[in-house]
Amino acid sequence: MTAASPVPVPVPVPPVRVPRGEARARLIEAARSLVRHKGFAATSVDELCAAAGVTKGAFFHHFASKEALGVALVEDWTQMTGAMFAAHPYNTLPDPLDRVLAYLDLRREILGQPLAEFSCVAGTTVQEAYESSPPMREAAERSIRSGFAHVLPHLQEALAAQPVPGVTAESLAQQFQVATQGGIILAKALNDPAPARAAFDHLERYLRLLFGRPVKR
Amino acid sequence: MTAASPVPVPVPVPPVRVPRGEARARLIEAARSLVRHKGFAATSVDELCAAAGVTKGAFFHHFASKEALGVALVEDWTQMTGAMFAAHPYNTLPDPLDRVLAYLDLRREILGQPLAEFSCVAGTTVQEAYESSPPMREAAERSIRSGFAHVLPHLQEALAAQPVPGVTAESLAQQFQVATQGGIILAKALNDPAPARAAFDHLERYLRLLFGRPVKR
DNA sequence: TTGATTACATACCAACTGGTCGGTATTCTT
DNA sequence: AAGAATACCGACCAGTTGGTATGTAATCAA
Repeated sequence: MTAASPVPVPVPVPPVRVPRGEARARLIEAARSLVRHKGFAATSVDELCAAAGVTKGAFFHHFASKEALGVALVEDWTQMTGAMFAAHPYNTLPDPLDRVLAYLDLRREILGQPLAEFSCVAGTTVQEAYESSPPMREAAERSIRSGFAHVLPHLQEALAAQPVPGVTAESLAQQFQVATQGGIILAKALNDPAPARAAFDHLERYLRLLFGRPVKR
Repeated sequence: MTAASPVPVPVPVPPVRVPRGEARARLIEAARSLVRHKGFAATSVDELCAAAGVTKGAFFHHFASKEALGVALVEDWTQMTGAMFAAHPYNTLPDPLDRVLAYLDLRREILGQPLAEFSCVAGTTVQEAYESSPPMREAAERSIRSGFAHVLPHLQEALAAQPVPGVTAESLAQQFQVATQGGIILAKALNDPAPARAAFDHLERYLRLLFGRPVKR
């Protein structure tokens, strides 16, 4: 595929010369884009360097190996997404279930972007590396778990106020990631974000049924 | 990773000499295993040939390129899974919703196998190839769509007998694939099949709520 | 100011990559 | 029986792979 690949991946062109101190960040940025477009294994170190506007010397100065870059990429992803969701106003709504539903609105909004842009770095890399690279798998695990946290406290609060027999906040939070990751795969396969959106719609309906909220439509 | 990969992938050892006429099938078989363990891009043609007990000459006699093998692999996967589900007794239950629930039981059973064994070939490859290889993406689309068919007729029948406002059989069938694919990713990331099982549990509860069936627990 | 440390750049390398090509043994067709 | 087609082998190749070794300019601590 590397040789035959007919579809070039568009990467933001870096400046002619990257300022000192920015190489590491630019490499991770380039990796984020390339990995989302073509996966980890299919992305070469040379490609990464070219996209980041940096030489190989810089790469291996900052990362002991390609695998180490992968770990750093996923860790950066965890922090990035964590900061994004933490900063969002949905967290400030008074009712916990409203917060969860607003979170779903936000997720659906994100699906308005191009496919690669809402693709999940952790989900993509873990498919390739769950067995072949324990360090990357562990980084992906931390990332996915941090994703639980975006809804877990709200679900706990909602369930504390209104328990649902047989349903835990933890497994419900997991289900948000299931819908996210599964939706992305369907969107990629069908080349259409609609199934990803529908996944969140069904999850919302499920929550409304569980908590006795009126179901839309 | 190719060089540094510390975890060798176990592949069933082929006989010393593969009988004439079996090369193609053995290559696809080897690809199924290797791709599930390490992904498509990370699996080399040499590796494929070694695992299949076949030379490169045989490989490129049967497949024009590595990409062509990928397409054939996904197509074989579609047929294989299609035959497996079609042959299963869950299809013969009188009530359509019972058939759907029995399908979920079957899916949960499959999760008793090792991680790589319940990993989905279409879901894995489409993550890597959705942009870089249109032919593979299209093969994956056919595979995923054929997955819809395992529950779609039953859902249509169930909804015909008992309509649920705002819910179509098509989008509900999609949700089965969302749960499957999302569950697999969570299982890989957390290195535990439990979240995949939980995904089907939640889907079952959702269905029971939609159709007014008693919810377990 | 100076010496050490950091942050790169450049050239290079052995191993591997997907793929080609000429050949041979088996099977099919007539 | 003979010719054609199929299935496969094995050596070879140019390009790419992740990674290294060496050098140098900027920054920092003293």
